[in-house]
Amino acid sequence: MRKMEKYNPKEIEAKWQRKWEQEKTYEAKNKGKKWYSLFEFPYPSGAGLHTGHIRSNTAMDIISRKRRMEGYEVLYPIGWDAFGLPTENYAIKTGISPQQATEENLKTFKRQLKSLGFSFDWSREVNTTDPAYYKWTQWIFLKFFEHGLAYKHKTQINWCPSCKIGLANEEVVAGKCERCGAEVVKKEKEQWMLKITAYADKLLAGLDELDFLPEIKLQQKNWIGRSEGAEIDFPVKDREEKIKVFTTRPDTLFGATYMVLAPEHPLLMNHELGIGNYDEVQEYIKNARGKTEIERTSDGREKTGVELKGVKAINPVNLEEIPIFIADYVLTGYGTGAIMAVPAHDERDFEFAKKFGLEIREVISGGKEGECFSGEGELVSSGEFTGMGSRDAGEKITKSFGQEKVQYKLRDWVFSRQRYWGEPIPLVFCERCAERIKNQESRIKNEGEKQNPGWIAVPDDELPVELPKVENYQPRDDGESPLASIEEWVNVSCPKCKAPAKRETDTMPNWAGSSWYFLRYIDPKNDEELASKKLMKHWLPVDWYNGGVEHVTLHLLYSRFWNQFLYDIKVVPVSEPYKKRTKHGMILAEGGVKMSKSKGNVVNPDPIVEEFGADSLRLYEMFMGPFDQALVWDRRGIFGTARFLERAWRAGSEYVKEDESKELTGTLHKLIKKVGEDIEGMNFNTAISSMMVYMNQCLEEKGVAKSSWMKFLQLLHPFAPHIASELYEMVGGKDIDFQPWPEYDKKLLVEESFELVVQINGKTRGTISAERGLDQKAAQELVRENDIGKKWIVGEVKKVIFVENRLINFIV
RNA sequence: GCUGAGGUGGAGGAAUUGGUAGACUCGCCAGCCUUAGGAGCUGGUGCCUUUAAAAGCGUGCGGGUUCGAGUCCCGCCCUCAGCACCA
Repeated sequence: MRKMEKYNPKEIEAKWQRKWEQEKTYEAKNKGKKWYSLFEFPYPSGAGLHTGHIRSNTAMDIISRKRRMEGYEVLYPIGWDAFGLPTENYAIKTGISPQQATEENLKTFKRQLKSLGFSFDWSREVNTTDPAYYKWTQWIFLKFFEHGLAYKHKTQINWCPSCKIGLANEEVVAGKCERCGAEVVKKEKEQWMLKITAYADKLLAGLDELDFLPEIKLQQKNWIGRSEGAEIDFPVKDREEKIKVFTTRPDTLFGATYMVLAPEHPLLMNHELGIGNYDEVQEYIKNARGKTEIERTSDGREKTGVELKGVKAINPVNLEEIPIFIADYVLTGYGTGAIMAVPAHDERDFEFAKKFGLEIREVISGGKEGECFSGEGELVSSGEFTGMGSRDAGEKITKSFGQEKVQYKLRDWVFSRQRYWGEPIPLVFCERCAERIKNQESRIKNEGEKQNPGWIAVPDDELPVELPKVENYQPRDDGESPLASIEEWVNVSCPKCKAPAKRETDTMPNWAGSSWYFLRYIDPKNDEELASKKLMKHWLPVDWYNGGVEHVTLHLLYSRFWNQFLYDIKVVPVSEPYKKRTKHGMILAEGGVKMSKSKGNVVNPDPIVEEFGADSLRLYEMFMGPFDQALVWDRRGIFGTARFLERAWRAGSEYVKEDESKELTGTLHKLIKKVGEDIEGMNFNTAISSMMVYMNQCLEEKGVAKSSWMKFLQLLHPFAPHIASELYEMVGGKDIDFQPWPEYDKKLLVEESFELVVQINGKTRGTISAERGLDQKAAQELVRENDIGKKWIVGEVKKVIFVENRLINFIV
């Protein structure tokens, strides 16, 4: 054994990282018993890596390293989700190209990640902004198009009239442009949409068999928001028009005493309708446009609305005339953009009706006087349906006055961005083909070309449509992407008929590249397919995917959607991409606020690695608290894990002997069980605290047997791989990365004695040391002989509660 | 507002799932050591009364079930995350 000097993380971490790189220790071979670990690949921002990034990486590194020790061939890849707004905004500000900025950011991220000793397979690195990658993002989009799942649709975007740019919701702060402070307006824009709603049921059903955390499943389920109900037409009095509503409670139709339209409802554009207070209505519509959906639906504020004067609707069930309102708490995006209001049985309608003095008519019994009752019950004052139950009546009323309808909260995905830094949408618009397609619709095979006349797919062999270099990243005055100004790029000849045509100048959202990256890791250099079928069959599905809570709805749903679609068109072999999904909590800056470059509170791991080493940092990241919870960064916390490793170093240098105490062996076997189970349950914090307990005991006893010590190092290795490798080598071990994961001996887990808790009337009065397996009679005697019993058992014992190997409770 | 998660010492948190609340770590206090450092070692540290022994109180608030509740039930309050063009 070598006589050791002080623990020097800098030296040993460099040594092992060099070795792993040279020996390609973690490159995944495409054979054997596979395991695929995945975490959400980072966006390489200009601020560099922060301590929050490392959490997910470390957790999945621990799992990946454990799996290798369990004999799996592990794929643990890394890549970059590099398209996005911040880089583009940086380009607009500085003139530095997004390509160049990304390259520089990547360099920093790579150096930082490498310094932490993650067992990534660096040979499979992917980058969403690499044309060789986004060629396939474009290819997948064209498949959606070809199958009729991409369509043009008019939507509203946030528009800053001063910057002349479309804004993301995030860039709109309190209705104003984040950068210049100007009032943001809504602007109509034709955009590409992806029909994710066509997959709503599949996305819902797919969840059943997946091992996702229950709250993640629930979030996805609620986001999809399937509800069954009815569509019912309300005629407008003395006119042809009808107002269609969706309701989940057709049983309350008799209680509908007014209607409410969303401010965007198409009926309101009809000048012939005879709205008496047209100007007032228009004013209200204008105001509503300035508000976000969250503002509009917040219950905190007073309900607002305007009655349409001179227009009435007819309740089809009793032919009563009822007033029509517009109010911004009704949204266009959900249902039909109009509701029948049943104030007696809907909270929000109730509030609105009280404010406007509208009739509140009870039609379901069970409510209290003067309150709204939204439960189900027996119908009252409902004509022939009176006396029926809600369910039964709902079905019958639907049959007579409407039709059944399934409604989702989920909306189609707006897929266009008027920005430069994204994948170009690989379509061209050809006037001549537009005419041609309208005339011979039946003969067009490509559904996208049929549904969107004039839009022609760029042929596969011309992919990728590369982002051209531009001089100026400033958007144009008309709101189009800077790409629209590059005439030689925009003007092409139609791939179908060779007539002059124009490229689509919108780009894809950042979500596009991240919706399928896990497929590309499998076969990152393939030029013929997005990945080889054989390799996908080998590696899919991803066995364990961890990511942030904030991605549990959008990204996770989008990528499941893409994968399900690719499965349906027989490109990928499994319908669900992720077998298991967990989440990590965010790390907050000191003071409990989000880390952000603008606040200047981003904690950079570099100086921490420099001073304490990667192993101490990794341990602290995992030790801080429960993995799925948001935690506040505390720089002093690192002292604790650094001291722990120093103690381990001392134990390894001084106390490794031939023998050890029976107690220490027992602690080790409990530790093996605990660490193994805690890793699987992502309870990394308690795994580490148990290792600390073990280490404290080793130091107290000043002696640990070599065989035990080596097992301990194997347990430590996934968490702190550098020091574990070094200490393992110090005692003559080799290849700790691939040693079998230690097993525990059940017999060594149970101790011979335990502390019997003595309670009197449920209050703990003391403990008595006793042998395991002690029965109630013996325990009772033991207590009576003991001082505790003598002191506290006074009077008659009415009852004794006994829990084996734990406690005895006397009721006196 | 809707959806999801949470609330335990000075701080981060632990608690075999209904059985000794506060493991482990930070911090703090006292002592030792020292070539004075944010190193190491020993002991202490929930609150309150107390020299001590001992007792009482204690897991956001109010109620309930139970021999026994941080854990289960009912009602309330507060914090964080997401809300569809941030990633």
